[in-house]
Parts: sequence; structure tokens; C-alpha cells
Amino acid sequence: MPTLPRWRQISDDLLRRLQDGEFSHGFPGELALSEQYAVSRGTIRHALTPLREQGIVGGGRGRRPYVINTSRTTGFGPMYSLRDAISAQGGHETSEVLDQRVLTNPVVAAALGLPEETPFVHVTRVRRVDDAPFAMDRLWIIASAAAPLADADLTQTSVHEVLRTRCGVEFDAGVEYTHSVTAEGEIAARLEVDEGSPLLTIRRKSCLDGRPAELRDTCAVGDRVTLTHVFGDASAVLGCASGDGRPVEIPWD
Amino acid sequence: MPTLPRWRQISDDLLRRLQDGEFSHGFPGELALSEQYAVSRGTIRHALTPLREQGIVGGGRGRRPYVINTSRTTGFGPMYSLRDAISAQGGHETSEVLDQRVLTNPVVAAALGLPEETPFVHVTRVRRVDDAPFAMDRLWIIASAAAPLADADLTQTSVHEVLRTRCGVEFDAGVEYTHSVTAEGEIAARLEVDEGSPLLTIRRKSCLDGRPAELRDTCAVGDRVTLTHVFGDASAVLGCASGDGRPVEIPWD
DNA sequence: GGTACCTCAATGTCTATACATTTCAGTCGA
DNA sequence: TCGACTGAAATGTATAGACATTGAGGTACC
Repeated sequence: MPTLPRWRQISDDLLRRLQDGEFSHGFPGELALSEQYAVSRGTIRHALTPLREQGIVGGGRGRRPYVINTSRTTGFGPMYSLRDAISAQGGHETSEVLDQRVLTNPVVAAALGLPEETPFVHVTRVRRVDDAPFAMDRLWIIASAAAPLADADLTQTSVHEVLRTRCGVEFDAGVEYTHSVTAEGEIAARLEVDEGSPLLTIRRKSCLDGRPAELRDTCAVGDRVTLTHVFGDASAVLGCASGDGRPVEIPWD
Repeated sequence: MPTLPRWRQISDDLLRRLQDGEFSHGFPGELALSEQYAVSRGTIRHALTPLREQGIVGGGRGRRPYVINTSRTTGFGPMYSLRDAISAQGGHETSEVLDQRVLTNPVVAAALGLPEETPFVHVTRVRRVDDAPFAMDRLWIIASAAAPLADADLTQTSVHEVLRTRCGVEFDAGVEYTHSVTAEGEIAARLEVDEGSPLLTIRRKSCLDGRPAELRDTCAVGDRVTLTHVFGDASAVLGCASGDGRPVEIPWD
């Protein structure tokens, strides 16, 4: 495993320190960080870029640097794991694992452009917040890169987390397709909703190290889940009315 | 209007040249661009960053630079305008404008954290591809920044486009909340779907120049719309089976 | 023919510096 | 008291150079 570049180490370290609440009374400026870590300001800027893009810290020319939000922390670009979007709304989350083993699947392999006999770790789960199911998902991750996943305890930990800590890898590219459908048959039963209820389906194909590595299908219950995407320093619009994401009815004029 | 920084000018220029197909036989490297534009390599790298992040051009250490995709061009980070996601699937798109005027709305103002009497440009549309409605949306944009929008012809042009070319502004931050609901009443009628059909609702709050500026509610027909998010160099997973975003049924094992 | 190796080109990482620009806070004056 | 002004602090923009790392393509050897 190659050593991570210095800017990345600093970025991770800053994220950790943010989560520890170390900066609740103010975030240091680039020059201060430059001294703390004994690197040039350019490297610090590089390290801060992802934090600023994800709206975790803010600042700007002339302005004092500040912390915006530490609750939503994991995720990479637009691919916030559903788990984080949910647990932010409070409530204890658990997963019921229905299936977790290594197998091959020609359809999945084709969707990722991989050879038919590629072995995948296959996981199927129902996810609950305070015992109410809010989503179920199936995922296939290329086994060669994610072997520990086959044995990991996924009832309390996100897949993203396992990959990062146990496998030392992170998704670096991907596509996400979102649809709206209605619940039917087995899925409706598993999610404990009426047939005909609205669901969000999300198919995600993602890469590790530039190579296809994962296919994931998620089914989320429409009125229990909010898909949230943030970009840039959105502090000005976060936390206003409707900050929880529930649409406020806006009267016609 | 302040002059754009050099890196941004170059970024825009490269995007234009990409759309013109100038690089269909190969994309120049950083050093070549550095000479062409007579700027340092650092500035070129800065200009290339957004293109690489959006998966428009690819490359990497040791690899020859290459063009991935020029069709999806507008949009900023994860906020691809729905229009682009749709028109990529072919078909001629038009909008039927139901309302377009300046007014105030206390609920909208509150959601954006603005004073109650802030004037907005309010637009309501039904969007169609080949005459079939696929979405309707309502949006409020702060009038002071988007005055030309009140008179613009939106039947063929996206709001994003008008803002960029006529107002010289672009969204630089925002939040997007996506839900799944079922169609009812007036909305079902306007979208020409049965009651109970699945819909995607997207509420977006975004900023111009770091200040709250827009609130947009979109209702999209579940089986006519695919919400697509791309990040990084996803060329390895784009264009595989299920490349159109329609989920392929994957058999249980 | 195929394979291992080598070399080169291109990008990734990092440093150091200079100056422009913007905001904030404090000061001064009307 | 309120306004305008001013200076400091911080980031934004840009340059130039150095070295490391990677992948692709060609070469030479078996």
C-alpha cells in the first residue's frame, strides 16, 4: 500500500480533529496550519480543498476561517453514503444482514465491464432506524479488493467505513442513477410499507483506483428518507426553514 | 462585473473547444497548454481541476491525457441541471411556461433566510420531451441578481444558461433534497400520469456569490427521468451495460 | 513470437515567493 | 451616534522550479 501524499494525511487529520471538536472555537488559517504541519501553504490549500468543497469548513478572501458542519463527514464528492444522510436525522441505526458471501454474477460483471467469472462479495441488507426499516440494498464489490468485507460485522458499521479502515481503499469515481418507483411484493414486505408506496431506487457503480469495483442497488422508503447533496459553502442556506429537507408547502399566489 | 481569474477563463475556453470537437483526436498535456495559454503549469492545473472532477477529461500520472465525455457539459459539481440529464437521452425538449413574473413570498424568503419582502422572479414550467411531460418545476430567484430572467424566453433555454450568459452569474454552492412521492391531483394532471404514479421531488436551495439566491422545487415523473450524478473519472463504468441508467434486473442467486 | 526491461513523457507532489483582493475591526471625524 | 476611512489579516491568484512516480511504448533478448 503506497503511503498517502502529505496533503491527504493532513486532510484526514483535520477531519479527525474537527470531529473531536477541537476547532469549535475557531478554525486556524492557512498560514497557521502551514506552521503546525510544517508544510508549505500550497500543500495546506490542497488539503483544505476537499473540506471546503464538501462545505465542512468555510472562509474566503478577507474572512476569518470557520467551521460549518462536522456532522456530515464521510462521503466523497456527491456520493454521500445513505447511512450518513439518515443517521444525521437522529435515531439509532442497525442493519439486518440477509446475505453476505462471495459469489460470481454475470449480469453484475457485465454492468461493470468485468470478466464474467469475477468473484464479488455480495451483501444484502435491510436497514432500520429505531426498528423502522427505511431502506434495503444489495451490493457487489470486487472480492480481490474487499476480501475483509465478507467477514465484517455490518450490523453497526457502514460498508464505506469497513473499506476505508480494513481494506485501506476508497472510491475515487462513480455514477449514481436515481429513480422513483412504487413498492411491490417482497420489497414492500421487507420495508414494511403498503404496496404502491413511493420508493427511491439508487443504482451506483463506482471505482477503486480508477477501476470498476462496485455495483450497489438501494431501495429507500420515500417518506422516511431524504437524499441530500451539498456542494460548496452552503452555510448560507443550510439551517434555514425547511432545513431538515422536508419540503415546506409553498402556497400558490 | 469583476474580470474572471485567468484559470477560469482558460477552463471556460477549454470547455468551449471541447464542445467544438477540437480535441477529438487527443487532448493536450499540461505543458502544452501551459505554452498555448502562456501561463504557468500551476494555473493550467487549476483550470483543469473542474474538468477532471466532472469526468470531462481524464489522464493521470504516466497516462496520455484524453477526452471522456463532452455531452454533459453544464452544471457545477453535483448540481447538474435536470435539463441536461434529460436531453442527453435524445428527444427535443420544450418548456411550457405557466407563470413568469416578479413577486414576493414570505415562505420562500424564510427558507432562504432572506427578508420577507425580498422580490423574486417566480417561474413555473412544465417540461416536455417530444410532447410527453417529464417534469414540472417552480423556482424563485432573487430578482436583484436575475432581473433578465423575468423577460427571458424559457421555452427553449435552461435557466442556468440564461443566468450564465445574460446575468453573468453562476451558482457556487447549494443543497439538494430529493424525495420520492406519488402523484396526486393537479400535479398528476399536469404531468399526464395516473394518480399514485411515482414521482421524484427535488428541492434545491442555492447561492450566488455565497449568498442565498434561489429556491427550486422540481417534480419529475419516475419512469421518464433518471437523476444522474457523476464524480471523478468514471469512464471505466460509464457506457457499460445499463449505461442508460435503467436498472437491469439482477437475479437473486 | 513473446516477454522482460528500459526509457521517456506526463502528471503528482511539494516548496517558496510575490502581489492582488476582500473583509473585518478599529479609529477618527462630523 | 453614525458614517467614512484605514490598516491588518487572510485568502485568491499566479509564477517558477525541483523531484518523485507512474504508465505506455519501444527495444532487445530469449
